[in-house]
Amino acid sequence: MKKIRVRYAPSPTGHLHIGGARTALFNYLYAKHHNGDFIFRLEDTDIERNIENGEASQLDNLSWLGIIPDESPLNPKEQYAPYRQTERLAIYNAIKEQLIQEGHAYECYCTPEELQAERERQEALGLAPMYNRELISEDEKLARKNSGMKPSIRLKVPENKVYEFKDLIRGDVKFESKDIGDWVIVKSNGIPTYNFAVVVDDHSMDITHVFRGEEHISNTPKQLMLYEMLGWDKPEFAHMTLIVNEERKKLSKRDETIMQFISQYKDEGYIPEAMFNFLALLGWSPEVEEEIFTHEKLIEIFDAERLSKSPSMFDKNKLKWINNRYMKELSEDKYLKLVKPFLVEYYDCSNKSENWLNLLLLLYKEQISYGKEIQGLVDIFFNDEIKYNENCVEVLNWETTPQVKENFKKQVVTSESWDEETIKNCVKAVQKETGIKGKQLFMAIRVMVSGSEHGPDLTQTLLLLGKETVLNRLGE
RNA sequence: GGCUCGUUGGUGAAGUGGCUUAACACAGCGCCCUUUCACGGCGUCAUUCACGGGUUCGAAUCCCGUACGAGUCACCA
Repeated sequence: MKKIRVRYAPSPTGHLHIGGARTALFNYLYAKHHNGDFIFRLEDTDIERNIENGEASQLDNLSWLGIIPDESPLNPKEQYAPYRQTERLAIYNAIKEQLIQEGHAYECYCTPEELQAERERQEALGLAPMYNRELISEDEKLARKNSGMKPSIRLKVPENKVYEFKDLIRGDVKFESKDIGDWVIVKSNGIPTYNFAVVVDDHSMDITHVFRGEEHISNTPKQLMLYEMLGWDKPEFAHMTLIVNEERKKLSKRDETIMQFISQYKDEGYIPEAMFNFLALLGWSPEVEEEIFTHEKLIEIFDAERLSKSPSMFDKNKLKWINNRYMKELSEDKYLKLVKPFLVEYYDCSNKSENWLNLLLLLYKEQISYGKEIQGLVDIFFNDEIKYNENCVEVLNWETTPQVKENFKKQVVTSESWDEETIKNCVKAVQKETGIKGKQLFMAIRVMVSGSEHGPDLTQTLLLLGKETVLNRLGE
Protein backbone atom coordinates (compact mmCIF):
# COMPACT_ATOMS: atom_id res chain seq x y z
CA MET A 1 0.00 0.00 0.00
CA LYS A 2 1.10 3.52 -0.78
CA LYS A 3 2.39 5.62 2.03
CA ILE A 4 -0.23 8.01 3.31
CA ARG A 5 0.61 11.64 2.60
CA VAL A 6 -1.67 14.46 3.64
CA ARG A 7 -1.21 18.19 3.69
CA TYR A 8 -2.31 21.36 5.33
CA ALA A 9 -2.05 24.17 2.81
CA PRO A 10 -2.99 27.56 4.21
CA SER A 11 -2.73 30.82 2.43
CA PRO A 12 -0.56 33.25 4.33
CA THR A 13 -3.32 35.85 4.36
CA GLY A 14 -3.77 35.64 8.10
CA HIS A 15 -2.78 33.93 11.28
CA LEU A 16 -3.79 30.42 12.19
CA HIS A 17 -7.45 30.40 13.09
CA ILE A 18 -9.65 27.77 14.67
CA GLY A 19 -10.86 26.30 11.42
CA GLY A 20 -7.40 26.08 9.91
CA ALA A 21 -6.00 24.57 13.05
CA ARG A 22 -8.67 21.92 13.06
CA THR A 23 -8.08 21.12 9.40
CA ALA A 24 -4.39 20.78 10.10
CA LEU A 25 -5.08 18.68 13.16
CA PHE A 26 -7.29 16.13 11.43
CA ASN A 27 -4.88 15.80 8.54
CA TYR A 28 -2.10 15.36 11.04
CA LEU A 29 -3.98 12.78 13.11
CA TYR A 30 -4.91 10.83 10.04
CA ALA A 31 -1.34 10.78 8.78
CA LYS A 32 0.17 9.85 12.11
CA HIS A 33 -2.41 7.19 12.80
CA HIS A 34 -1.42 5.52 9.54
CA ASN A 35 2.29 6.19 9.91
CA GLY A 36 2.12 8.65 7.07
CA ASP A 37 3.55 12.08 6.44
CA PHE A 38 2.00 15.41 7.16
CA ILE A 39 3.03 18.12 4.72
CA PHE A 40 2.80 21.85 5.16
CA ARG A 41 2.51 23.73 1.90
CA LEU A 42 1.85 27.39 1.26
CA GLU A 43 -0.88 28.55 -1.07
CA ASP A 44 0.37 32.04 -1.52
CA THR A 45 -1.05 32.80 -4.94
CA ASP A 46 -3.17 35.70 -3.75
CA ILE A 47 -0.27 38.10 -3.68
CA GLU A 48 -2.34 41.12 -2.75
CA ARG A 49 -3.76 39.63 0.40
CA ASN A 50 -0.68 37.88 1.68
CA ILE A 51 0.54 39.29 4.96
CA GLU A 52 4.04 39.59 6.23
CA ASN A 53 5.00 36.75 8.57
CA GLY A 54 1.96 34.82 7.46
CA GLU A 55 3.93 31.67 6.88
CA ALA A 56 5.98 31.91 10.06
CA SER A 57 2.91 32.69 12.09
CA GLN A 58 1.07 29.65 10.75
CA LEU A 59 4.01 27.42 11.43
CA ASP A 60 4.66 28.83 14.90
CA ASN A 61 1.10 28.43 16.02
CA LEU A 62 0.96 24.93 14.64
CA SER A 63 4.06 24.02 16.51
CA TRP A 64 2.66 25.56 19.71
CA LEU A 65 -0.22 23.12 19.32
CA GLY A 66 2.26 20.30 18.91
CA ILE A 67 1.64 19.81 15.20
CA ILE A 68 5.00 19.54 13.51
CA PRO A 69 5.01 18.96 9.75
CA ASP A 70 7.23 16.25 8.31
CA GLU A 71 7.85 18.46 5.31
CA SER A 72 7.52 22.22 4.90
CA PRO A 73 9.32 25.10 3.22
CA LEU A 74 11.70 24.94 6.18
CA ASN A 75 12.44 21.24 5.94
CA PRO A 76 11.79 20.30 2.34
CA LYS A 77 12.24 16.95 0.70
CA GLU A 78 14.08 17.41 -2.54
CA GLN A 79 11.79 15.41 -4.77
CA TYR A 80 8.79 17.50 -3.70
CA ALA A 81 10.22 20.98 -3.20
CA PRO A 82 9.52 23.83 -3.45
CA TYR A 83 6.61 24.10 -1.04
CA ARG A 84 5.46 27.61 -1.82
CA GLN A 85 3.17 27.94 -4.81
CA THR A 86 4.73 31.18 -5.94
CA GLU A 87 7.98 29.25 -6.33
CA ARG A 88 6.33 26.61 -8.46
CA LEU A 89 5.14 28.88 -11.25
CA ALA A 90 7.18 27.10 -13.93
CA ILE A 91 5.50 23.81 -13.05
CA TYR A 92 2.01 25.25 -13.43
CA ASN A 93 3.00 27.00 -16.60
CA ALA A 94 4.02 23.80 -18.31
CA ILE A 95 0.73 22.15 -17.40
CA LYS A 96 -1.19 25.19 -18.53
CA GLU A 97 0.51 25.04 -21.95
CA GLN A 98 -0.30 21.37 -22.18
CA LEU A 99 -3.97 22.04 -21.44
CA ILE A 100 -4.11 24.77 -24.07
CA GLN A 101 -2.39 22.52 -26.63
CA GLU A 102 -4.88 19.78 -25.98
CA GLY A 103 -7.80 22.15 -26.35
CA HIS A 104 -8.82 21.95 -22.68
CA ALA A 105 -8.08 25.56 -21.93
CA TYR A 106 -8.21 28.87 -23.73
CA GLU A 107 -7.37 32.54 -23.37
CA CYS A 108 -10.03 34.86 -22.04
CA TYR A 109 -9.96 38.59 -22.72
CA CYS A 110 -13.02 39.67 -20.77
CA THR A 111 -12.53 42.52 -18.32
CA PRO A 112 -13.53 42.26 -14.66
CA GLU A 113 -16.17 44.92 -15.28
CA GLU A 114 -17.73 42.91 -18.09
CA LEU A 115 -17.75 39.77 -16.01
CA GLN A 116 -19.28 41.60 -13.09
CA ALA A 117 -22.01 43.12 -15.27
CA GLU A 118 -22.79 39.74 -16.79
CA ARG A 119 -23.05 38.17 -13.38
CA GLU A 120 -25.47 40.84 -12.24
CA ARG A 121 -27.53 40.42 -15.37
CA GLN A 122 -27.82 36.68 -14.80
CA GLU A 123 -28.67 37.14 -11.17
CA ALA A 124 -31.39 39.64 -12.03
CA LEU A 125 -32.88 37.00 -14.30
CA GLY A 126 -32.83 34.50 -11.47
CA LEU A 127 -30.14 32.40 -13.10
CA ALA A 128 -27.11 30.86 -11.51
CA PRO A 129 -24.21 33.14 -12.39
CA MET A 130 -21.87 31.38 -14.77
CA TYR A 131 -19.24 32.34 -17.32
CA ASN A 132 -20.68 33.13 -20.71
CA ARG A 133 -18.42 32.11 -23.60
CA GLU A 134 -20.13 34.57 -25.92
CA LEU A 135 -19.63 37.57 -23.69
CA ILE A 136 -17.44 39.32 -26.22
CA SER A 137 -17.12 38.71 -29.93
CA GLU A 138 -14.24 36.93 -31.64
CA ASP A 139 -13.26 40.17 -33.34
CA GLU A 140 -13.13 41.95 -30.04
CA LYS A 141 -10.98 39.21 -28.56
CA LEU A 142 -8.54 39.48 -31.41
CA ALA A 143 -8.41 43.24 -31.13
CA ARG A 144 -7.66 43.04 -27.44
CA LYS A 145 -5.05 40.38 -28.00
CA ASN A 146 -3.32 42.50 -30.61
CA SER A 147 -3.38 45.51 -28.35
CA GLY A 148 -1.22 43.53 -25.94
CA MET A 149 -3.84 42.82 -23.29
CA LYS A 150 -2.88 40.01 -20.95
CA PRO A 151 -5.50 37.26 -20.92
CA SER A 152 -6.53 34.94 -18.16
CA ILE A 153 -6.69 31.26 -18.99
CA ARG A 154 -9.96 29.42 -18.60
CA LEU A 155 -10.63 25.73 -18.49
CA LYS A 156 -13.16 24.55 -21.03
CA VAL A 157 -15.64 22.60 -18.96
CA PRO A 158 -16.78 19.45 -20.81
CA GLU A 159 -20.43 19.13 -21.68
CA ASN A 160 -22.83 16.58 -20.23
CA LYS A 161 -20.46 15.03 -17.80
CA VAL A 162 -21.16 13.91 -14.28
CA TYR A 163 -18.41 14.25 -11.74
CA GLU A 164 -18.84 11.84 -8.94
CA PHE A 165 -16.68 10.99 -5.99
CA LYS A 166 -16.90 9.05 -2.80
CA ASP A 167 -16.39 11.42 0.06
CA LEU A 168 -14.91 9.70 3.10
CA ILE A 169 -17.32 11.58 5.31
CA ARG A 170 -20.36 12.23 3.17
CA GLY A 171 -20.50 9.25 0.87
CA ASP A 172 -21.34 9.61 -2.81
CA VAL A 173 -21.52 13.16 -4.06
CA LYS A 174 -22.07 14.14 -7.65
CA PHE A 175 -22.10 17.30 -9.71
CA GLU A 176 -23.09 17.87 -13.29
CA SER A 177 -20.77 19.75 -15.58
CA LYS A 178 -23.60 21.89 -16.92
CA ASP A 179 -23.76 23.67 -13.59
CA ILE A 180 -20.16 24.69 -13.76
CA GLY A 181 -18.94 27.58 -15.90
CA ASP A 182 -15.56 27.74 -17.57
CA TRP A 183 -13.31 28.77 -14.75
CA VAL A 184 -10.02 30.58 -14.56
CA ILE A 185 -6.97 28.41 -14.05
CA VAL A 186 -4.38 31.14 -14.54
CA LYS A 187 -5.02 34.76 -13.70
CA SER A 188 -4.03 37.51 -16.11
CA ASN A 189 -1.01 38.22 -13.92
CA GLY A 190 0.28 34.76 -14.80
CA ILE A 191 -0.37 33.24 -11.38
CA PRO A 192 -2.52 30.14 -11.15
CA THR A 193 -5.73 30.05 -9.18
CA TYR A 194 -6.18 27.86 -6.17
CA ASN A 195 -8.27 25.20 -7.92
CA PHE A 196 -5.61 24.70 -10.54
CA ALA A 197 -2.51 24.89 -8.40
CA VAL A 198 -3.93 22.62 -5.74
CA VAL A 199 -4.43 19.79 -8.22
CA VAL A 200 -0.98 20.12 -9.67
CA ASP A 201 0.58 20.22 -6.22
CA ASP A 202 -1.44 17.40 -4.71
CA HIS A 203 -0.50 15.24 -7.66
CA SER A 204 3.16 16.10 -7.81
CA MET A 205 3.55 15.82 -4.06
CA ASP A 206 1.89 12.39 -4.01
CA ILE A 207 -0.87 13.50 -1.70
CA THR A 208 -3.14 10.55 -1.01
CA HIS A 209 -5.89 12.06 1.15
CA VAL A 210 -7.39 15.50 1.31
CA PHE A 211 -9.21 16.51 4.48
CA ARG A 212 -10.61 19.98 4.09
CA GLY A 213 -13.53 22.15 5.05
CA GLU A 214 -16.98 21.64 3.65
CA GLU A 215 -16.76 24.96 1.84
CA HIS A 216 -14.52 23.16 -0.64
CA ILE A 217 -17.03 20.53 -1.61
CA SER A 218 -18.24 22.50 -4.61
CA ASN A 219 -14.64 23.02 -5.74
CA THR A 220 -14.15 19.31 -5.97
CA PRO A 221 -15.75 18.76 -9.41
CA LYS A 222 -13.52 21.47 -10.86
CA GLN A 223 -10.53 19.64 -9.53
CA LEU A 224 -11.85 16.28 -10.68
CA MET A 225 -12.12 17.42 -14.28
CA LEU A 226 -8.50 18.46 -14.15
CA TYR A 227 -7.41 15.07 -12.84
CA GLU A 228 -9.32 13.48 -15.65
CA MET A 229 -7.94 15.72 -18.40
CA LEU A 230 -4.43 15.20 -17.16
CA GLY A 231 -4.87 11.47 -16.69
CA TRP A 232 -3.85 11.59 -13.06
CA ASP A 233 -5.10 9.51 -10.15
CA LYS A 234 -7.16 11.54 -7.79
CA PRO A 235 -6.69 11.50 -4.03
CA GLU A 236 -9.40 10.53 -1.55
CA PHE A 237 -11.50 13.46 -0.42
CA ALA A 238 -13.05 14.06 2.97
CA HIS A 239 -15.03 17.21 3.58
CA MET A 240 -15.27 18.13 7.20
CA THR A 241 -18.08 20.03 8.82
CA LEU A 242 -17.97 23.72 9.19
CA ILE A 243 -17.40 25.21 12.58
CA VAL A 244 -20.26 27.52 13.38
CA ASN A 245 -20.91 30.15 16.01
CA GLU A 246 -23.92 30.44 18.28
CA GLU A 247 -25.98 31.73 15.38
CA ARG A 248 -25.09 28.58 13.43
CA LYS A 249 -23.20 30.61 10.88
CA LYS A 250 -19.82 29.68 9.61
CA LEU A 251 -17.16 31.11 11.85
CA SER A 252 -16.03 34.25 10.14
CA LYS A 253 -12.88 36.09 10.95
CA ARG A 254 -14.86 39.14 11.90
CA ASP A 255 -16.99 37.32 14.42
CA GLU A 256 -16.34 38.90 17.77
CA THR A 257 -18.26 36.53 19.99
CA ILE A 258 -15.57 33.91 19.67
CA MET A 259 -11.82 34.31 19.65
CA GLN A 260 -10.78 33.21 16.18
CA PHE A 261 -7.08 32.79 16.36
CA ILE A 262 -4.96 30.21 18.07
CA SER A 263 -2.54 32.89 19.18
CA GLN A 264 -5.32 34.54 21.17
CA TYR A 265 -5.79 31.39 23.20
CA LYS A 266 -2.09 31.22 23.75
CA ASP A 267 -2.13 34.82 24.89
CA GLU A 268 -4.93 34.20 27.34
CA GLY A 269 -3.09 31.38 29.03
CA TYR A 270 -4.66 28.31 27.54
CA ILE A 271 -2.67 25.09 27.49
CA PRO A 272 -1.63 23.81 24.05
CA GLU A 273 -2.34 20.17 24.89
CA ALA A 274 -5.83 21.19 25.98
CA MET A 275 -6.43 23.08 22.75
CA PHE A 276 -5.21 20.07 20.80
CA ASN A 277 -7.65 17.88 22.71
CA PHE A 278 -10.52 20.33 22.30
CA LEU A 279 -9.95 20.83 18.58
CA ALA A 280 -9.98 17.08 18.03
CA LEU A 281 -13.47 16.96 19.49
CA LEU A 282 -14.73 19.62 17.11
CA GLY A 283 -16.45 17.52 14.49
CA TRP A 284 -15.08 14.21 15.59
CA SER A 285 -15.95 11.88 18.41
CA PRO A 286 -14.14 8.92 19.85
CA GLU A 287 -15.70 5.53 20.23
CA VAL A 288 -15.02 5.45 23.93
CA GLU A 289 -16.76 7.60 26.46
CA GLU A 290 -13.85 9.61 27.77
CA GLU A 291 -13.06 12.98 26.29
CA ILE A 292 -9.67 13.77 27.70
CA PHE A 293 -6.86 12.34 25.59
CA THR A 294 -3.18 12.89 25.24
CA HIS A 295 -1.62 13.72 21.92
CA GLU A 296 -0.39 10.14 21.49
CA LYS A 297 -3.70 8.64 22.50
CA LEU A 298 -5.54 10.75 19.94
CA ILE A 299 -3.22 9.57 17.21
CA GLU A 300 -3.85 6.02 18.29
CA ILE A 301 -7.64 6.19 18.37
CA PHE A 302 -8.28 8.63 15.54
CA ASP A 303 -10.63 7.17 12.99
CA ALA A 304 -11.78 9.25 10.02
CA GLU A 305 -14.96 7.22 9.84
CA ARG A 306 -16.09 8.95 12.98
CA LEU A 307 -15.92 12.46 11.61
CA SER A 308 -19.25 14.17 11.92
CA LYS A 309 -21.49 15.29 9.08
CA SER A 310 -23.34 18.06 10.82
CA PRO A 311 -21.81 21.40 11.74
CA SER A 312 -19.98 21.66 15.02
CA MET A 313 -20.67 24.55 17.26
CA PHE A 314 -17.74 26.11 18.99
CA ASP A 315 -18.51 25.59 22.66
CA LYS A 316 -16.51 28.01 24.76
CA ASN A 317 -17.63 26.43 28.01
CA LYS A 318 -16.41 23.05 26.94
CA LEU A 319 -13.03 24.51 26.09
CA LYS A 320 -12.82 26.11 29.51
CA TRP A 321 -13.71 22.84 31.14
CA ILE A 322 -11.10 20.90 29.18
CA ASN A 323 -8.49 23.50 29.90
CA ASN A 324 -9.32 23.35 33.60
CA ARG A 325 -8.82 19.60 33.52
CA TYR A 326 -5.36 20.11 32.09
CA MET A 327 -4.68 22.93 34.53
CA LYS A 328 -5.24 20.57 37.45
CA GLU A 329 -2.81 18.09 35.98
CA LEU A 330 -0.05 20.64 35.65
CA SER A 331 2.86 20.47 38.09
CA GLU A 332 2.96 23.40 40.51
CA ASP A 333 5.98 24.81 38.74
CA LYS A 334 4.40 24.75 35.33
CA TYR A 335 1.19 26.12 36.69
CA LEU A 336 2.91 29.07 38.32
CA LYS A 337 4.91 29.76 35.23
CA LEU A 338 1.77 29.86 33.15
CA VAL A 339 -0.45 31.95 35.39
CA LYS A 340 1.88 34.27 37.27
CA PRO A 341 2.53 36.60 34.32
CA PHE A 342 -1.18 37.34 34.14
CA LEU A 343 -1.23 38.18 37.83
CA VAL A 344 1.79 40.43 37.76
CA GLU A 345 0.63 42.18 34.63
CA TYR A 346 -2.74 43.08 36.08
CA TYR A 347 -2.13 43.80 39.75
CA ASP A 348 0.43 45.86 41.57
CA CYS A 349 2.58 43.15 43.07
CA SER A 350 5.57 45.31 43.92
CA ASN A 351 5.22 44.97 47.67
CA LYS A 352 4.35 41.30 47.65
CA SER A 353 6.87 38.54 48.19
CA GLU A 354 7.44 35.85 45.61
CA ASN A 355 6.33 33.30 48.13
CA TRP A 356 3.10 35.15 48.83
CA LEU A 357 2.31 35.34 45.13
CA ASN A 358 2.93 31.64 44.70
CA LEU A 359 0.73 30.72 47.63
CA LEU A 360 -2.01 32.92 46.29
CA LEU A 361 -1.89 31.38 42.84
CA LEU A 362 -1.83 27.86 44.17
CA LEU A 363 -5.06 28.56 46.04
CA TYR A 364 -6.81 28.78 42.69
CA LYS A 365 -5.20 25.92 40.84
CA GLU A 366 -8.17 23.58 41.15
CA GLN A 367 -10.77 26.00 39.92
CA ILE A 368 -9.11 28.22 37.36
CA SER A 369 -9.80 27.55 33.68
CA TYR A 370 -7.16 29.62 31.94
CA GLY A 371 -4.35 31.96 32.86
CA LYS A 372 -5.96 35.28 32.25
CA GLU A 373 -8.92 34.30 34.36
CA ILE A 374 -6.85 35.13 37.42
CA GLN A 375 -7.40 38.77 36.55
CA GLY A 376 -10.45 39.82 38.48
CA LEU A 377 -10.51 36.58 40.45
CA VAL A 378 -8.20 37.79 43.19
CA ASP A 379 -9.33 41.40 43.55
CA ILE A 380 -9.95 40.98 47.25
CA PHE A 381 -6.24 40.52 47.83
CA PHE A 382 -5.28 43.72 46.07
CA ASN A 383 -8.10 46.21 46.37
CA ASP A 384 -8.76 47.96 49.66
CA GLU A 385 -12.38 48.60 48.84
CA ILE A 386 -14.65 45.60 48.72
CA LYS A 387 -18.16 45.53 47.43
CA TYR A 388 -20.89 43.40 48.93
CA ASN A 389 -23.38 41.91 46.54
CA GLU A 390 -26.99 41.07 47.41
CA ASN A 391 -26.33 37.64 48.81
CA CYS A 392 -23.64 39.03 51.00
CA VAL A 393 -25.91 41.66 52.46
CA GLU A 394 -28.18 38.86 53.50
CA VAL A 395 -25.35 37.18 55.35
CA LEU A 396 -24.38 40.41 57.02
CA ASN A 397 -27.97 40.73 58.22
CA TRP A 398 -28.02 37.38 59.98
CA GLU A 399 -28.69 38.04 63.62
CA THR A 400 -25.60 36.08 64.64
CA THR A 401 -23.26 38.03 62.40
CA PRO A 402 -22.63 41.05 64.68
CA GLN A 403 -21.57 38.71 67.47
CA VAL A 404 -19.22 36.83 65.16
CA LYS A 405 -17.78 40.09 64.00
CA GLU A 406 -17.08 41.51 67.47
CA ASN A 407 -15.72 38.31 68.86
CA PHE A 408 -13.57 37.47 65.86
CA LYS A 409 -12.16 40.98 65.90
CA LYS A 410 -11.26 40.56 69.54
CA GLN A 411 -9.53 37.27 68.83
CA VAL A 412 -7.52 38.74 65.97
CA VAL A 413 -6.47 41.82 67.90
CA THR A 414 -5.24 39.76 70.80
CA SER A 415 -3.48 37.17 68.66
CA GLU A 416 0.25 37.46 68.80
CA SER A 417 1.23 36.04 65.48
CA TRP A 418 -0.42 35.42 62.10
CA ASP A 419 -0.01 31.93 60.81
CA GLU A 420 -2.29 29.10 59.89
CA GLU A 421 -2.36 27.69 63.38
CA THR A 422 -3.18 31.04 64.99
CA ILE A 423 -5.97 31.77 62.53
CA LYS A 424 -7.59 28.42 63.10
CA ASN A 425 -7.43 29.00 66.82
CA CYS A 426 -9.02 32.41 66.47
CA VAL A 427 -11.98 30.94 64.62
CA LYS A 428 -12.27 28.14 67.13
CA ALA A 429 -12.23 30.61 69.96
CA VAL A 430 -15.13 32.50 68.43
CA GLN A 431 -17.09 29.31 68.21
CA LYS A 432 -16.32 28.46 71.81
CA GLU A 433 -17.22 31.84 73.22
CA THR A 434 -20.34 32.55 71.16
CA GLY A 435 -21.63 29.09 70.49
CA ILE A 436 -22.00 29.96 66.82
CA LYS A 437 -20.67 27.39 64.35
CA GLY A 438 -20.81 26.03 60.83
CA LYS A 439 -22.08 28.23 58.07
CA GLN A 440 -23.20 30.96 60.49
CA LEU A 441 -19.64 31.29 61.58
CA PHE A 442 -17.51 30.59 58.54
CA MET A 443 -19.68 32.26 55.96
CA ALA A 444 -20.04 35.37 58.09
CA ILE A 445 -16.28 35.75 58.39
CA ARG A 446 -15.77 34.99 54.73
CA VAL A 447 -18.26 37.60 53.62
CA MET A 448 -16.98 40.24 56.00
CA VAL A 449 -13.39 39.93 54.85
CA SER A 450 -13.89 39.12 51.19
CA GLY A 451 -17.25 40.52 50.17
CA SER A 452 -18.14 37.28 48.48
CA GLU A 453 -19.73 34.02 49.52
CA HIS A 454 -17.41 32.14 47.20
CA GLY A 455 -13.66 31.91 47.41
CA PRO A 456 -10.76 29.73 48.35
CA ASP A 457 -10.11 28.07 51.68
CA LEU A 458 -10.92 30.52 54.48
CA THR A 459 -7.83 30.01 56.60
CA GLN A 460 -5.57 30.50 53.61
CA THR A 461 -7.52 33.55 52.57
CA LEU A 462 -7.15 35.15 55.99
CA LEU A 463 -3.49 34.26 56.09
CA LEU A 464 -2.71 35.83 52.75
CA LEU A 465 -4.89 38.84 53.41
CA GLY A 466 -2.78 39.63 56.46
CA LYS A 467 -3.78 40.62 59.96
CA GLU A 468 -3.98 44.31 59.23
CA THR A 469 -6.28 43.98 56.24
CA VAL A 470 -8.50 41.55 58.09
CA LEU A 471 -8.92 44.02 60.93
CA ASN A 472 -9.63 46.83 58.52
CA ARG A 473 -12.35 44.86 56.89
CA LEU A 474 -13.91 43.91 60.17
CA GLY A 475 -14.40 47.63 60.58
CA GLU A 476 -13.69 50.43 63.07
C1' G B 1 -32.22 31.49 -8.06
C1' G B 2 -29.07 26.73 -9.47
C1' C B 3 -26.08 23.12 -7.27
C1' U B 4 -24.31 20.59 -2.73
C1' C B 5 -24.69 19.34 2.30
C1' G B 6 -27.12 19.10 6.88
C1' U B 7 -31.45 18.84 10.80
C1' U B 8 -31.08 13.92 17.77
C1' G B 9 -32.12 17.79 24.83
C1' G B 10 -30.07 24.59 26.79
C1' U B 11 -25.06 22.99 24.37
C1' G B 12 -21.36 19.34 22.26
C1' A B 13 -22.73 14.71 20.70
C1' A B 14 -23.29 8.66 20.51
C1' G B 15 -26.40 5.96 17.57
C1' U B 16 -25.55 2.90 10.41
C1' G B 17 -33.17 -1.80 11.10
C1' G B 18 -34.50 -5.11 17.00
C1' C B 19 -29.33 -4.90 22.65
C1' U B 20 -32.24 2.36 22.93
C1' U B 21 -38.65 3.02 27.24
C1' A B 22 -31.77 7.39 22.98
C1' A B 23 -24.90 6.57 25.66
C1' C B 24 -21.41 10.03 27.30
C1' A B 25 -19.90 15.04 28.28
C1' C B 26 -20.54 20.60 29.17
C1' A B 27 -23.93 23.98 31.40
C1' G B 28 -28.25 24.09 34.93
C1' C B 29 -30.72 22.23 39.21
C1' G B 30 -30.78 19.09 43.77
C1' C B 31 -28.22 16.15 47.40
C1' C B 32 -23.62 14.32 49.81
C1' C B 33 -18.48 15.36 51.40
C1' U B 34 -15.65 19.54 53.67
C1' U B 35 -17.63 23.25 60.80
C1' U B 36 -17.52 27.92 55.23
C1' C B 37 -15.81 28.09 49.99
C1' A B 38 -13.63 25.46 46.06
C1' C B 39 -12.46 20.51 44.31
C1' G B 40 -14.78 15.87 44.19
C1' G B 41 -18.90 12.23 44.41
C1' C B 42 -24.04 11.08 43.50
C1' G B 43 -28.74 12.16 41.38
C1' U B 44 -32.05 14.86 37.99
C1' C B 45 -32.69 17.07 33.14
C1' A B 46 -35.36 14.38 25.12
C1' U B 47 -41.71 8.85 26.16
C1' U B 48 -38.44 11.15 21.81
C1' C B 49 -34.83 11.89 17.30
C1' A B 50 -37.52 19.07 12.14
C1' C B 51 -42.47 17.79 9.91
C1' G B 52 -45.67 14.57 6.73
C1' G B 53 -46.11 10.08 4.22
C1' G B 54 -44.13 5.17 2.79
C1' U B 55 -41.21 0.29 3.25
C1' U B 56 -40.95 -3.40 7.38
C1' C B 57 -43.24 -8.07 12.16
C1' G B 58 -40.15 -3.84 13.90
C1' A B 59 -37.20 2.86 12.06
C1' A B 60 -33.73 8.12 15.18
C1' U B 61 -31.63 4.50 11.78
C1' C B 62 -34.05 2.79 4.71
C1' C B 63 -37.22 5.59 0.67
C1' C B 64 -40.17 9.93 -0.98
C1' G B 65 -41.97 14.81 -0.13
C1' U B 66 -42.17 19.44 2.76
C1' A B 67 -40.01 22.96 6.00
C1' C B 68 -35.88 25.13 8.02
C1' G B 69 -30.58 25.99 8.19
C1' A B 70 -25.85 26.22 5.99
C1' G B 71 -22.08 26.13 2.09
C1' U B 72 -21.01 27.48 -2.83
C1' C B 73 -21.73 29.70 -7.61
C1' A B 74 -14.69 35.25 -7.95
C1' C B 75 -8.73 36.68 -12.37
C1' C B 76 -10.04 34.53 -2.80
C1' A B 77 -8.21 30.41 -0.96
